[in-house]
Amino acid sequence: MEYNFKEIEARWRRQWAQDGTYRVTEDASREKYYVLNMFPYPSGAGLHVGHPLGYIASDIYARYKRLRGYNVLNPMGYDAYGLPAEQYAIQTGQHPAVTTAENIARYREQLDRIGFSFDWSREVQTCDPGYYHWTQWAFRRMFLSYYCNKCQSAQPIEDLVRHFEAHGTQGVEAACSEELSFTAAEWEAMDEVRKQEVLMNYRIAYLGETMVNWCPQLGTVLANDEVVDGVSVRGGYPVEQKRMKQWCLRVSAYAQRLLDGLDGIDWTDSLKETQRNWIGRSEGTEMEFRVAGSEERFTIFTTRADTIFGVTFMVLAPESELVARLTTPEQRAEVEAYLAATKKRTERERISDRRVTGVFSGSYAVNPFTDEEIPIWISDYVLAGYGTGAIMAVPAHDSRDYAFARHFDLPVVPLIEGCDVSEESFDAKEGIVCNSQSARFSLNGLTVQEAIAATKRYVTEQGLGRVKVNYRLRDAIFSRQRYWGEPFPVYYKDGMPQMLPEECLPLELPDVDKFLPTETGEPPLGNARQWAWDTERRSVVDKSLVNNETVFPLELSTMPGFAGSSAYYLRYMDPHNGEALVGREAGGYWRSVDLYVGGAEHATGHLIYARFWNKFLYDIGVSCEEEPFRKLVNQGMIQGRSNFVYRIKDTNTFVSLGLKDQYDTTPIHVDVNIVQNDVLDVEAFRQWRPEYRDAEFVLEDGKYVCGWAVEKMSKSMYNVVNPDLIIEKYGADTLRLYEMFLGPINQSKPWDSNGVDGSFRFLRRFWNLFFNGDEVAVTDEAPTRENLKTLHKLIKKVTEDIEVFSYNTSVPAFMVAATELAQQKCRSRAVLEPVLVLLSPFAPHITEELWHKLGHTATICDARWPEYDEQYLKEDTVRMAVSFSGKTRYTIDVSADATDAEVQQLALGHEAAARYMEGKQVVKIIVVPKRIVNIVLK
RNA sequence: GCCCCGAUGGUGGAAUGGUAGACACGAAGGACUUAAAAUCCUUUGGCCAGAAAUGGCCGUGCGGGUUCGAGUCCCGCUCAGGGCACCA
Repeated sequence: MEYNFKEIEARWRRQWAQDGTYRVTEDASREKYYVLNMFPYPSGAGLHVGHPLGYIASDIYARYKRLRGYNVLNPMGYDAYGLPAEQYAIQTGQHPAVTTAENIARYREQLDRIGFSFDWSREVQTCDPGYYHWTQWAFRRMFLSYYCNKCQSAQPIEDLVRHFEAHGTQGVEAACSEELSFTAAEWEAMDEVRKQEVLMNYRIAYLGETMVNWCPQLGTVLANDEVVDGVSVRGGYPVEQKRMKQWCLRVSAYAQRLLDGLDGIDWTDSLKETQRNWIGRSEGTEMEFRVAGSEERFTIFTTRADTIFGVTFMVLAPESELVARLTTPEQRAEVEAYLAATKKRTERERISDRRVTGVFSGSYAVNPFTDEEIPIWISDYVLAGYGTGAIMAVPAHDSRDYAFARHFDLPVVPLIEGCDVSEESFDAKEGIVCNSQSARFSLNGLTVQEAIAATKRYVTEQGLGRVKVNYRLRDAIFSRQRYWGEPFPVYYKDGMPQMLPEECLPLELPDVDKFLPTETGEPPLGNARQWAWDTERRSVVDKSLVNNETVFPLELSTMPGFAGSSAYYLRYMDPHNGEALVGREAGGYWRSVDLYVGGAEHATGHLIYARFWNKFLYDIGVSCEEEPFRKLVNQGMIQGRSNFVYRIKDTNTFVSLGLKDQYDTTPIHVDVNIVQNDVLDVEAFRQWRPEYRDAEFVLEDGKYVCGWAVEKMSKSMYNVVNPDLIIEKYGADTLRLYEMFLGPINQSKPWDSNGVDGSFRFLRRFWNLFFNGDEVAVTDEAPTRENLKTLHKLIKKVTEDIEVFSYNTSVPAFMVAATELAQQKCRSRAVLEPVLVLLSPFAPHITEELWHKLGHTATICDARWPEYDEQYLKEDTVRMAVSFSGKTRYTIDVSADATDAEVQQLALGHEAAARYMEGKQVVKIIVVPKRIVNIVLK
């Protein structure tokens, strides 16, 4: 019988949808398993073959777990807010909601064709008010919370207010933007606006004036992870530093917990490492320096407190407020000129052009260990946002300080015995300290590590400073001056932001006709004339107000892309709940994601924000687990495999790959869809573009052979492969199998359509195992031992592979087994049925069809995963090496069930042979584990 | 500069410390066919010997080491990929 994949796949697609086969509900009697894919942003281009890779891998795992008896949650949805839809709207005037809906419909169609076991009844879209209700809700709660460093958790802001009322800042240990100090009486004396300003310093979601990445072309600010090499990730537009008032999330408060949490989760080392780098914990010392001849003092941060005796100058960041305080009148003009010059340089210029620049402030600091006076400089190599914005410079042991010292001819004092600093600094934290002695304190003779510890102790004891941990992780900037995103649930009263009451949520995104930011720099939401501020909502707010006529302005920015993707995994657990983000029961059952599959490019974006967001929700009792994603698998990128034709210069003649070196040619990208096995379809090429209509070809062996290269899959390189075409030609099961077969799931690898036939041929061979002509030829006859051996080998291999996601080696195992069973002419139901179940996660349509042909009425997804039996897996013999005098001399085959004693007996029998070969006497025979006979001669 | 990961045929890639190269692609040869496509079969790491069956030697980026035995473990290089980067 013919393997008619089109008919089979269409039938089962319909049937599964009709029966709701993949719907799941909470079921306390069964163990849960939560499989999640990073949900896609539905772009206009549709899916290419790279997108489903991770989905197929997770679908296989989900189906496997289900066959193992787990209650599996495997949802899907769309990350629907974002810049591309909006950029498209600006260009074409099409409303982003319209294009997004169109794109989603197309994605859904493509996804449906691949045969995923998604429970679509739980679909979420981040742009749906029913969904972003809870994004706004979480933001609101962050605004109403502060982070308590003592209990390491988010707490209600009212608790902090009560503390201020009773004790002022005395005893407050809260994460904040800047350290404040006031008494209870001072707090009471503040007016309402001032109090709000103070609280803003502590809120987890706060309005802060900070240096931001401003992208003029996109008309919005961007988060650090959205900027690479000084340009925007989306679009590649230049980004500059600008001081702006923006909504921020106090992610930095969670830095230590984000770091600690990594130890308990099953992610790849490289991804954890990336997050550790991004969090950038560094343990060091804060030291206070006096300014000579003045009352001024300032604090620096260093990880090399041991180098205090080598400090030859101090440096302040240009943006530091210390600059104004420490600049002497004589130096004022020069310093101001320098500040003006640095301000003009963009981030990008600073990165690409690392000139040493700086200016002397005129002041001197006093070294607290030696009382020596050292000049204070200002330079842009010191960052305002890290540490205290001021450093002590030790040119002998820091390459940046070294470069600065050499440029401005400042002294270099080496502190490590035997180090040479004539050409470069000695940065390594190793060696024996020297030159480090004053009347009060000495580090000479210690190792660097000992010296760091000793200095820390001394600094703390003498009150010169304190041990301090710094993090590189910055607070996330949370406003975007764009239209297509979640509105903030915020209105302004007396210039201070207020949260809308909970019952006013969701605050819906209004319709506007212009998506561009307005000329005055106002966000596009300014274009919405009577935005959502309906009477019903206003009346809730107004109750507490004297004047009911007041119309409060609403926040006009929208939230960034990561807002909607930060808690979607929780919403899937209970997507239709109108009362809560996730209900107690559903949340308590599904708890957290057991397996998360997605790209590693989200390491410093989504995966940090989602962990932060979840930890906050955990603190306020919404999420049941502190870490949202227990295990994470990164699927590698699928790269494109581009094809080239070679045009002879200044002609319309194209020469085949093998002959191109005889001519002067230019390689030109050619659409991979008109090339098969690197052979060009010349007619299709002539049709492809008008300028090639009259193309001539120089062939080899009657064929035009194209060159190839692995590149990013992109439209401009004509190497995009659409899964629809593969499905059309071979079916979804072949696509699934081939994508898994392509290589290890976590590795980047090029897509190569050439091999798809191989997977298709396997499925057809597999199909034929079940038929004799048009008759189903499966019998109840007892399987032979050989059949069972093939079966159990397969069960073991596939089970183990699935557990570690080595699907690429499972596929060959199926191919080998199918070949063996065909050779054995196996027709036994007892063998073929388990094989069907094993294959069903990989190729759900064909196996479902055969399962029903074998007389089952229930779906194959409800079958049971077979267990293997060791007795069929034993090899008959084991090869043993007989070695003596340090060399393996020969091997013997021993029955596999021989005991170690029997093996030893056998080994004794080799004594004579050994003696003969060596002409010496055997003194010892050792049987080592692994069944190696080791005869030692003397 | 720092951190992480990797290097195996013409290609993608297999190998709990135990017969390296599974499986697939590609290639070559053959069968079927008027022909083509499709399908099926055989060969396919290199070198050497042999008429053949077959046998021998060399082979997992480079150099050492551990081990009876190393693609796998350890040390040192080389190269490629990814992350972070004036973070004091």
